[in-house]
Amino acid sequence: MVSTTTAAPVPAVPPKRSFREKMHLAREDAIISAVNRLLAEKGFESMTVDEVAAEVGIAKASLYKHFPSKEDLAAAAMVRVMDRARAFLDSLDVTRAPLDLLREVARWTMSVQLAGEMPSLPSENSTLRAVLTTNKAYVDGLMDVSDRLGEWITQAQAQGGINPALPPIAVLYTLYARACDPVLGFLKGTGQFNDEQIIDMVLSTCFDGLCTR
Amino acid sequence: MVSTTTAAPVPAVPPKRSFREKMHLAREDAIISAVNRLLAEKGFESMTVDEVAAEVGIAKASLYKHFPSKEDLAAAAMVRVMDRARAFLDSLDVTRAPLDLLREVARWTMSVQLAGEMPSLPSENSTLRAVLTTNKAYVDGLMDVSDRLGEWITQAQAQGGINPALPPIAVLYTLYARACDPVLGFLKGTGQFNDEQIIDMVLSTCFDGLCTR
DNA sequence: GTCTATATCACGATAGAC
DNA sequence: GTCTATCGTGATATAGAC
Repeated sequence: MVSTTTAAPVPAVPPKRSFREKMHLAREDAIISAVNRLLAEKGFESMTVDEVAAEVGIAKASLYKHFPSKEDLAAAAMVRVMDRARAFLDSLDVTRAPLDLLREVARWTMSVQLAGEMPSLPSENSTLRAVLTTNKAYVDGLMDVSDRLGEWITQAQAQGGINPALPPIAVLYTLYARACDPVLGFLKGTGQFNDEQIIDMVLSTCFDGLCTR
Repeated sequence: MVSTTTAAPVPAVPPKRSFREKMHLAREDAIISAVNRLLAEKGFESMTVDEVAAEVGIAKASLYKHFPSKEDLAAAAMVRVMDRARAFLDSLDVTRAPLDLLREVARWTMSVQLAGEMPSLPSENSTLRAVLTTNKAYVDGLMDVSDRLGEWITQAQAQGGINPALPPIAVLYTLYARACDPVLGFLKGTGQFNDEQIIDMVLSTCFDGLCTR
């Protein structure tokens, strides 16, 4: 019999429950990844729960043990992308000019879309909106991002970088709209430009406009 | 018995067939109007053929005597809006500066969307794209509009009005994208602006950019 | 060409065994 | 929690009488 003193160190907390918890989270993470990808590729209405289950490799009924509805699946994907956005904001050097920060945010948003990782939801679907607006994680994340961008927008307007004649809310929505700008896909479809060129062009039209400077 | 000489003048061509033809076209016109409105309100996937039939006031089976599929209904609505666009282009004073003409086109496009008359289609639906790309009236209309706008774009770039560093195709797509710009609806949803203010703001960001001039 | 009635099917969601 | 099998619903499209 082996002495108990040779046993590997045992954590004070039994690992079994923690392990199952990790597996549970990993499974949900795989689900959200599939949902995110399918939402980016086909949109909410065209995405089917069967496709999600097939991509994850589990049965559809198992999906519903994790998320109670298709709307909640989409909401989870939106929470994740919102978390990604907040992490990106955290990574920025806030000593830079607010206008540069906003430009980087737009660039990041468009790169996520071009990478096929930006979920796209219809803005008119009522049941989806109901789930989203009652999802605290999503609403909190959206407000956090909006507050931080709003701060930079007003600072950039005060410094003369952003047109002060524009209401800040209009600037904010214009930046948000880059996440679903169809121009990116159109330009990609021509096959004439690579992703970096596309982003640079749309960044140019977004911040400098179509007219000659 | 009344003399035949007192009869009302009779057209050389019997009107009966022409009348039925007019009724037929009027009915199809009503169908397309309903489709156009519903496409603008709910989008292609959420619009149901039952709704279209109900709004027109006819049975669903009658709809399918006029249009063979839901996709063809949407295509007909796209053809009509394309015809409206071409009529608007015809109405413009072509002696004006090309940049002004392009601005007017963007303004018209956004006003149509704000009026709830701009049908919105998904760009990824394959069956819909198949019907659209085989619809000669639609393809011809789209090419005609693109050609005319493309001419003005290159002229405006030659004259220094539009940034010559931008590929004309990027400028064209940026203008097209105003037809489905979600910023219009977002700003309208705030309740803080009227339609004219919204259009002016988005026109400003589109042509002059977010940055201060 | 218009109608009523129905075929057909895809999809979201659930039941129940393990 | 995962599975197989199924339900219920709503949608496109069609049959067939008039």
